[in-house]
Amino acid sequence: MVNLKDVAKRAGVSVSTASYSINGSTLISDDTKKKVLDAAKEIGYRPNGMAKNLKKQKTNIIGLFLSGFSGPFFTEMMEGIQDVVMSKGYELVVCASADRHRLLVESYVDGAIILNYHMEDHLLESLANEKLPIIMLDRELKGPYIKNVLLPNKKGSAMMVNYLISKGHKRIGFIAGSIESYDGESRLEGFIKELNNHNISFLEQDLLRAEFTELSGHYQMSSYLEKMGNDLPTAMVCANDEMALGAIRAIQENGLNVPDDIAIVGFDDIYASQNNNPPLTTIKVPRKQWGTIAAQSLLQMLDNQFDFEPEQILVELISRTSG
Amino acid sequence: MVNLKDVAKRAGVSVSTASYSINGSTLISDDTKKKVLDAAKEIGYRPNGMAKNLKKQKTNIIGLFLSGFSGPFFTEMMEGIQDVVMSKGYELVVCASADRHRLLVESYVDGAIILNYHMEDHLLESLANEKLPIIMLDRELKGPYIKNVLLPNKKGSAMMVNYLISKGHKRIGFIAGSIESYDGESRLEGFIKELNNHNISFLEQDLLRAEFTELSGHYQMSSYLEKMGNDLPTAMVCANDEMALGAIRAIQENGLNVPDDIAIVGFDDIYASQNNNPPLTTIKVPRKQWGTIAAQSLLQMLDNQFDFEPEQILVELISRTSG
DNA sequence: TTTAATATTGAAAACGATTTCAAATAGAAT
DNA sequence: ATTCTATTTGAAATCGTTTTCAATATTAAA
Repeated sequence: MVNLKDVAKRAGVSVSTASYSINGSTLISDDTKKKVLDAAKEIGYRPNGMAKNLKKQKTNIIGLFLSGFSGPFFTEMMEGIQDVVMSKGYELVVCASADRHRLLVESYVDGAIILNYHMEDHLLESLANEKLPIIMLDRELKGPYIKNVLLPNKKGSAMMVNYLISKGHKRIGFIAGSIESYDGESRLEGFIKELNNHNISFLEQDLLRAEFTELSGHYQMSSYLEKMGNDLPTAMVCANDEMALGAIRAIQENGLNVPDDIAIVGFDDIYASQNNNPPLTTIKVPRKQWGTIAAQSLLQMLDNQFDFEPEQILVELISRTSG
Repeated sequence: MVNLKDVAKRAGVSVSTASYSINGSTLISDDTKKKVLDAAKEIGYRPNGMAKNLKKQKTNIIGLFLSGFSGPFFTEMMEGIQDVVMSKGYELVVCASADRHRLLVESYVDGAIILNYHMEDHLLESLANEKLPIIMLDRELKGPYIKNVLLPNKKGSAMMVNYLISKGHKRIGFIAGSIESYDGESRLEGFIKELNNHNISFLEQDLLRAEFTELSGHYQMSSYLEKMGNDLPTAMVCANDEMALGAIRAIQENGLNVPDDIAIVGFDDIYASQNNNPPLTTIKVPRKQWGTIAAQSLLQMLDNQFDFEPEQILVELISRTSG
């Protein structure tokens, strides 16, 4: 491997001069600088990031740590993060893991954005205690180096409940996702709470548990229909769009009509929702903005500003024909 | 920052003993090992990856370098890669960039999978020359440390052409994507070639250029319909499903029927295609398998095996109602 | 010329790990 | 007690940079 020493030797200067030249320091005369740069190009020099980071105690890398890559939901968010991170001279790496991740734990990153329910609170807290700035996207966590950028799930659910009640619905079911999901559970929580605000109590029997996928939504709704016979709610709120789409399919397969027999509404506004038949009424989440705000907040911390609250994310009810 | 020296001091041993203990060497007695591990836990030691990698000249990281995070297409492929990479004790980082990427160039990764038309051939070739194993997903590149894991685009197009001709179509148009895309262009190439094999010559006027998105497909098809009036092909092949979906929407908005007036077929078989109205006839690409084969091939090279050909990827024609 | 000021350069010490090689210790055999 | 072997440990070199500090070369002023 060709290193700085080789470049220096070739250019006939010392290692330090070579380093300065390559990093564009003003200390070095243009002549020597050129000599060094030429030498570097000639022998194909490429700096070693590990050595550089070790010395500088800084990587200029931001990590986005996910629990997995699946789902159409996250790519827009990743784009939002990438835009901001890149514009500030950092690099983004996206990693998935089933628990701790080497890149997070072993000082590969200057800051981290977490959307990974596998990762334990105390790991993240102790990292933050060692001054690693962290943005939490999937739960609330406190700490001097931690900021939360969370979706207004409860507010979204409340909006949806109000909307459905204003349309005359009195018995409303809910298709929840897996219980580990912060977003999913707070959507459920907000839903029940707003129902109660209207003096409607939620029937446990009308709570279905799926796993955020179209398939699981379809499956759970099918068994529910079979189990309940004609004893059905007039509307169901789903914790995300995918499950809503699956539920709609199940209902239609049973010869029932959406929204006439059962209204189905979702959460997220993924791309497929508008083209569905019928188009899905849902809560639109500004995914790219979510990423943008997360990245901005992180970079602000990396700039040694800690006394701020991340910008609020606003959701919007999109009324289509499914509910 | 607490480092190995601190651990050693705390445990009352030398740095080397501490290192051995933590890495589970058999050289160290169980007693001392335990002493060191306890000390490490007590003071919250976390190894420094940069130092480790610098010394070992190895990172155990595989990089996946994309041109961007957008599109529903890649997440499955990423899952395939992740599965294999993780099972072999490596980590995966996913990066997007508009040209070279620091993590690729500055020795952060032991191997790279490239799906990024921004990256220049000669950069990749010179990296490979320095013994960095590379898998190319988006073009053909030769070199001792380079393997190509490419989709059988031409074959897929040919299958589609044959299918359409067998259904009686004689004038078939094509909606291409941006000209930089290897997959897109080879799909077009295979399409034209197979037409010629049937002694049908392709009319330049029936070649539309969009940008792989639903929106661009919709737009290009709309202007095309307006421009051509009644002088239309009876079928159109699209270089991917998104554009096909957009095209269908445009056609329907013009009061025409798919497939009766114009048959539309796609390529990829994305999730939305089966639920479209009408469901889209397309070429199904095994995306996850694509990732799996890529990762396996890369790890094989990292295991110092170079004399092999990556497994072939097979595509399949899915006949639905759109064409 | 000599001196002072400034512009360039180089030697060497970090950064935090791994690993080689030699030394120390313990235990067993004589 | 002495020697030998096997086990366990430690000192120091190394990986490729950056950066401090001191030294040298250059220029301008006296």
